[in-house]
Amino acid sequence: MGVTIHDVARAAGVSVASASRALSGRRKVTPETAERVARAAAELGYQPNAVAKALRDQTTGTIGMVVPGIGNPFFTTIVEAVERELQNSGVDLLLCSSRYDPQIEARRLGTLLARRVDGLIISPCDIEASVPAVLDAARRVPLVQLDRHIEGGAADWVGVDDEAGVTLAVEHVIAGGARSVVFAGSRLVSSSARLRFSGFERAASRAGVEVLPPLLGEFTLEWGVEAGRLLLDADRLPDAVICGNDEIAVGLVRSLRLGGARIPEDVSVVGFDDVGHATMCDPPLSTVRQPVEEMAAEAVRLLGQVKAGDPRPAQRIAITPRLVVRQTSRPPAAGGAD
Amino acid sequence: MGVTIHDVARAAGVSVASASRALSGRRKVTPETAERVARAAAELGYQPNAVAKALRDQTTGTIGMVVPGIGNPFFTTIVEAVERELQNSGVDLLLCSSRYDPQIEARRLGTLLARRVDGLIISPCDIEASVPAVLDAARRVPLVQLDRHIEGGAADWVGVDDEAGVTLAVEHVIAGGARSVVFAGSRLVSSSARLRFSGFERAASRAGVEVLPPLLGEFTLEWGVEAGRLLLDADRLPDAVICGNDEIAVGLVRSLRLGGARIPEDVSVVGFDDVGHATMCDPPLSTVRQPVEEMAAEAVRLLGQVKAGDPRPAQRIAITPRLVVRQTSRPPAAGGAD
DNA sequence: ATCGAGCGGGAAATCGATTACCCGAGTTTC
DNA sequence: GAAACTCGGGTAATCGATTTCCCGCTCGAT
Repeated sequence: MGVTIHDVARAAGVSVASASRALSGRRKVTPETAERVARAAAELGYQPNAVAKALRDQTTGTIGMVVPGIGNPFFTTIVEAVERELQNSGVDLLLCSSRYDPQIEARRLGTLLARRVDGLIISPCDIEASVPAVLDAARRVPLVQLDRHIEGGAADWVGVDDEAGVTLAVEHVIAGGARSVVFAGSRLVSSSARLRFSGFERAASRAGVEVLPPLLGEFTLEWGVEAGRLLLDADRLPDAVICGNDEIAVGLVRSLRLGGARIPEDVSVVGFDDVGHATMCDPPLSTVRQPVEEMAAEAVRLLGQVKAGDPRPAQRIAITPRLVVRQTSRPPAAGGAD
Repeated sequence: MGVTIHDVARAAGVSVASASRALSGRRKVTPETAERVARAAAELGYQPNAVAKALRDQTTGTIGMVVPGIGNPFFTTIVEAVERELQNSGVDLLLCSSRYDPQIEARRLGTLLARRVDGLIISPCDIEASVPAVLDAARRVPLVQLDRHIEGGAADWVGVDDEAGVTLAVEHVIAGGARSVVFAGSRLVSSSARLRFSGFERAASRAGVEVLPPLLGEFTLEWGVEAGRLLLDADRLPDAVICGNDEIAVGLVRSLRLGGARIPEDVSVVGFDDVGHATMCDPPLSTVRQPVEEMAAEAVRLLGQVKAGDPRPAQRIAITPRLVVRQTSRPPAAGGAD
């Protein structure tokens, strides 16, 4: 089923070396041979075997990407951004999902390494459990972490400054008059979850407002709905809820409204990410925007510089996010400082 | 950077043949050699080179999957289902997005073929423009179309019976009392778009109800919102809207309600797919459920049977969907036939 | 004692593309 | 006119794992 370069060479009446040279153009051949080889290749429908080329060249022209889940719009957005970034470089992306499971993640990394990818971009699902597999992979090929990262700072990373982002959100709701705040996020299993939560705690305590016990579940719409119910069940509602991502925020807004709360009059809600349906939410969601394109571009750029097992200290590139104020949060109080 | 089987063999003091046999277990070796090879492999951190293995074996242990877009929850759901279906079979999935562009799709197919995937699962983005690339690929490797398909019926396919599904939806809203209906779907560029629309027209005209001009745009939430606005701008609202997928339906429900229409009292809305946020919609969406797990399983099974360039007539497996009635459609009129 | 079977191991071919190396013919240079 | 050089082309090595083919040894049967 495979037309090889030998077939092409035979059909053109030249050696495989000439055929290869004619097709790749990496050494001159006479116009005549070029012509005959080209014709033979076209007639036979020759398509070079990338596997053989990869073995010989010791490079596959692929990079692997591992994300926790492709059901989450944030990750699909970032995957698409990386794909766009790569599309004219001749490199193909091999995309894998770890389904939020460090074991599956390790297996995926293993098969990507076995397939000799030239580099890896990974958003490790677990800040602790992902450590060995990620460090091991980083020892073998250039590796850049994107968005999430493992603890310890031993591998290069590109992402958003989570703490700065959450701080923007907290200061914004406080400027809008909030006196009691709560954080609705995910269990502290990923770096994003941890940093957004710790950023929240720090900013809120610095501002001196009342901090209610956090609601930590999953980065999903369902958990947002659940969290909203939990808030409604309590004695009183907080003035503001800072959410770990937009999906939680959308679910939360929905269930709070269903419970009779007015958004933003009774409760301000701020999300994180600004991808997917934040603008289509009702009302449109105030949120912290992740500069996804920029992050993807930076990750690809950095990947080009990283060498496997490089003893040089790892780089950590934290891009500062921007707050996008829409209609789920009260604007700064009139006459306020800003 | 690569430990090869030669290194392992040398460290164990045996030939590469013995090392290979010890590691694969495909021929007996003495317990002693087995032990020494295993130890040497472990100590050196040997990981077989899948590229070399693929070249030698003439099989890569991968299958390629090409979908129009990973931003659409229906496709991510079906990708996840295929992944689950494959996870214990030892084959890896190489996932690509065509971004709804037949040119990108053809390029992706080309590189997957160059990488010598053992099979292909594809949801062709365009019913016409995708034809040459899909047929060409089907000539080289086993190929199964999943969900969408090209015209002409020349390549195997597994999917849902779109016409039957839409018919269920139309009959349901009519049983609920609808006398005027409209279809809000996507432009007729894919098989799904065409069949759902034609199924709608047939079912509606057979039932003898009034059929308003269709609204054809994209399979997106945004288009659903826009379609809702268009309906509101007209003289009067239809009794029911059948949507091409759930995203359109969710957007449509939202904008109709924003315009003051009550769902389902004033307008019944039915979606298609039943993935993603249909249950989380407000109110929960009535929709036609695609049996995604079953489709994925069937596709993988069929792929195992298909041979490249098989002259045998292509199979078309259409699974009949089920209507899931939730709260965006009026229930059958009391005293009705059912 | 001999023949054959069975067993474990090694050398080398194989997969397909690329390229280092070599060769012969033609051209330039002193 | 001979040495040096250029140019196009061919042969064979290379990448790493697997497997075919062959060899030598042992054991059992006759």
